[in-house]
Amino acid sequence: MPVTIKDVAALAGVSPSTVSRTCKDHPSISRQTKEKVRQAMAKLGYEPNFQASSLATQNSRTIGIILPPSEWEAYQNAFYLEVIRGISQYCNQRQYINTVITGQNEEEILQVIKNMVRTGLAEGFIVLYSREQDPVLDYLYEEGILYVLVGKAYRNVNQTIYVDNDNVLAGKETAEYLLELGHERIAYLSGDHSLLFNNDRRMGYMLALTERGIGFLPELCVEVPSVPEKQNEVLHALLTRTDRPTAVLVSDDILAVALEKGCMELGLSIPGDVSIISFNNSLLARLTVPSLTSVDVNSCQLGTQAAAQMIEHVENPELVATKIIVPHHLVERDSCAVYKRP
Amino acid sequence: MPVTIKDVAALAGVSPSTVSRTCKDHPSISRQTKEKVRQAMAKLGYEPNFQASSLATQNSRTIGIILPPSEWEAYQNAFYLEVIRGISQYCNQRQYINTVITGQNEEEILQVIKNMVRTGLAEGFIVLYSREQDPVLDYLYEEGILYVLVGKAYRNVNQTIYVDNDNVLAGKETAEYLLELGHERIAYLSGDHSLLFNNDRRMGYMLALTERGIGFLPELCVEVPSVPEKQNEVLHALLTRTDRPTAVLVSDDILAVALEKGCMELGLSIPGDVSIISFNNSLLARLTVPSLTSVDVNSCQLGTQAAAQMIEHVENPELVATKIIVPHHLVERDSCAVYKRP
DNA sequence: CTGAAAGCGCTTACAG
DNA sequence: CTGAAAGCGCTTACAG
Repeated sequence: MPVTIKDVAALAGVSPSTVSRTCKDHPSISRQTKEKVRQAMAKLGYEPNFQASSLATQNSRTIGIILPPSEWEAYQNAFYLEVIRGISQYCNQRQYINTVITGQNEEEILQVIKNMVRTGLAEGFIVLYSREQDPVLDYLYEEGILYVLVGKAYRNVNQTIYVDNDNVLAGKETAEYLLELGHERIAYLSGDHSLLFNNDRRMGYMLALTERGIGFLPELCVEVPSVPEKQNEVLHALLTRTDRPTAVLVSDDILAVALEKGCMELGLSIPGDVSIISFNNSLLARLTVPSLTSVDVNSCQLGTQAAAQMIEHVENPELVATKIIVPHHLVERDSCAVYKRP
Repeated sequence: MPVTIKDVAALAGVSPSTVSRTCKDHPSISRQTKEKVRQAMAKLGYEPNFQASSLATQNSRTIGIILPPSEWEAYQNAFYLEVIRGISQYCNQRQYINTVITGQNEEEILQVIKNMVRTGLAEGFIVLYSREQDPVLDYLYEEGILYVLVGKAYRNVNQTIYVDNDNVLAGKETAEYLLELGHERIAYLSGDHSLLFNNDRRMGYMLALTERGIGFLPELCVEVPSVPEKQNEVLHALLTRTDRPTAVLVSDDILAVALEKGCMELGLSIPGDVSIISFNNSLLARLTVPSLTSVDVNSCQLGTQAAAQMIEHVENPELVATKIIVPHHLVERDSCAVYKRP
């Protein structure tokens, strides 16, 4: 679209400088001049060229979104889609560009990041996952590159900006919810514990039990690192214990579906025999029968906030690292019931 | 990173023009000079500035990815995430930028698009959904903006570039698969039929039945426009017919889960009483028990191809609209069985 | 085969 | 309050 600042200047009878200043509502331009310029802009449908202004201001207005390496299965979780949606929503309205970065493994991702940094493309990166050790985060930190973590920081906590739920609290609340219903043998089922949210939710769960004076049993804390292909042994073992848990807290809806199925196979009814409560409140939670009581973590808002923090820090580099906690809320459905003595 | 073309030129003892040409491996530069320049580039870790080269070449190297309006539920489908991954993978390696565009409804999306076009930001758009009538597509077409459709074109078929599966064929093959197993009362379950893939898969299904001389029964073609909150009446009605279908072809794994659950409720076993075959081969297909036989549509490759087409057309505007068909393949699992006379 | 120069479309100190 | 000018870092006809 070839209408430039010069065209507007010519039509309004002012200099390009004045047009530029009017665009940013610079205080030194008189009201009348601004009015004149704005009319010209409207008439021509002028919009400043993105590349040119990026170059002049040395701000690319572009932020990278780093997905987990695609070799992780966790990757295929609509949670990330929601976060991306949140990010892009905010970016769209603030006229920032967001670009998704993927790779088979960390090595590939790092390659792309390095390139973007050197070409001056990205002002910063939003990392959509967090775990204890991560070469990508280490690199960003060491190079002093601006980044925002969706999830909790593990290293360099005070120097990293992150946006997260209070997963410890959420884990605690869900466990308490089950306790309120009279359950005592409550299990915890999660994916890879090196992903911090899995760990945090477990901590909350442990806290709740401990506060109630209920011993925490490691055997009831089960980890399923990857999605079970067939019948999962760990799950099966858990559900066939003589002191079978009467309720299970699951760290993700996807896993909860696996658990529901495990119960079905064994002829256990939900919530009759086993209550289930899970996380993410995805489409799945509504789909299964019984539908799942699940914690909505506001994935989209995690994204929005991450983008907001990112842009805030791009434009004000002197700002100090902030931590944002996005609220969660429990959505009650049909997978939990009052515990009845057998 | 402030190492510019001038720094390289100085170090190599040539002019900036020569450095620039070396970067693009221009044939007119002598081998020795190129060598000299490349060494200087390597030494300084030089990478051409993205904004500057965009401005000079008038190519922003940025493509917009248009997600379905977030008011659609269909939206929360990991399928889109996979496509995005495919797109960004290709873009990352070709040094293109992709930016996700979202909005509550078409109106909001259009707003963002118009803005990007006027600021000269996006060279083109990849649209991740296709249905019969769509204001976004109409706009892009009418304005002569470059776009690539993931899915099939409905209007302006010959002028639009699209990347799709052969959904008619896929639908036909899945129906044939069920027919081979001896099923005759086969139902088709899908989401909103105005989404073209739902429609195409149904056509394939009808074709297969017709070829076998089996009458197509409209009552067995069921549409569930939105995800069932609780027990779904349509599903229920389908499964409690006196001439209950012995197999169901479902247009998406997510819906298949709903169907599986409907069966459970009614005490119908899968695949004993009802065989199920579905589409997308998402994580879900592996998770449920029985796991789902599902058609893998290569979502990620749909994205890669779409990006490839996009970039091809950005760089060669004279190219004519291409259609790319990405192959699919059936992944057999445990949800289908040979039909046994009752 | 190589370089000087103009240009891409904005921004912003500097001068008035 | 406004403008002329230099600059952001590349690209590419044009000239040699």
